[in-house]
Amino acid sequence: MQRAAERIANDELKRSGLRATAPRVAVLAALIQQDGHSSADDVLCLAQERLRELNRSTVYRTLERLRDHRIVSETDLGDGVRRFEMVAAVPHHHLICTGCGAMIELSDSAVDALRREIEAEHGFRSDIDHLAIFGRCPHCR
Amino acid sequence: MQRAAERIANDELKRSGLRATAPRVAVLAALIQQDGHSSADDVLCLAQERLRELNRSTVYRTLERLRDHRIVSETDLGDGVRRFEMVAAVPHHHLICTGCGAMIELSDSAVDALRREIEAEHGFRSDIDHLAIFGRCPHCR
DNA sequence: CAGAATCGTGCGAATTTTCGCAACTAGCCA
DNA sequence: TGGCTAGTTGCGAAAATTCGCACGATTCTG
Repeated sequence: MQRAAERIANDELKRSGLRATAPRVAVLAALIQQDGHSSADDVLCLAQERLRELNRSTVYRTLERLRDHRIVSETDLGDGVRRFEMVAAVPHHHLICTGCGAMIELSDSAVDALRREIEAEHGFRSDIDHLAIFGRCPHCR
Repeated sequence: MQRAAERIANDELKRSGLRATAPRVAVLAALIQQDGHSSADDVLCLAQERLRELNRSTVYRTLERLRDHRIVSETDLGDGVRRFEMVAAVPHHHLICTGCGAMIELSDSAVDALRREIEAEHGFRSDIDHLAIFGRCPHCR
């Protein structure tokens, strides 16, 4: 399993034209294994099982790089910690209620209209992979 | 001028049903005076000119509270620091190019369609005051 | 292949942000 | 008035994130 994650990580890195260094493979493989909303610390801990001397700064730098290459998405879910995860095959977003904390999943189709309008109007290609939208759910209003 | 900012801050707080304590007035008045994208530290420094003993934690807590009440908006512009500003009468958003760093202003109308669709589909009222959307400008693609 | 330039990393320090706690305040109600 | 309650704050510490630096590895160039 771990080997598989490593191989996928390796391929993914090369496909994006990034060097597949040991730290990067470890970080990305960890992200693949956890496949949820992982904190930087989650990633560090799991990745360190592969690579003991892996440094925290490197994890942050790698996550940033992976985000720039749209391999992972970064989202602030409102607790004091940023979350990272693989960009899903089918992108999705979250509506987060500031009243009760409920998280509602939002399909990408609504967001895609925005994406297209921005492209049409400004020629700007937006990387909206994983939006967290705060507000009030019907129950809390 | 400063007095005016304080009076506005005071009114704004009361209008939102918040206690108009000295720290809050100082923070909000600072935000009003600076009226741009202010970092927490900018706010702290300016607000401390009114209130010497103002604490950093209080600034963060107050900004969070003001954000929850939609008096200010919080935006991550991609440098390592979060920015705060008064919610504009006419909300606006930014397209930020990850290639060259260019910031293009995006009117709220495009975003409003999304807001409305979310409301229609999920009954969820979104607080999208000041979005920062990353991507590639036409020039950098 | 040598040398130069670039990239990636670990390390430690600095900065930014959050948290827990104890003291203080304001409003409320009897 | 007097005390109950919830809200607010300063303080210091902890946690999360960024940064600068020096070293080693990789790529580039001629």
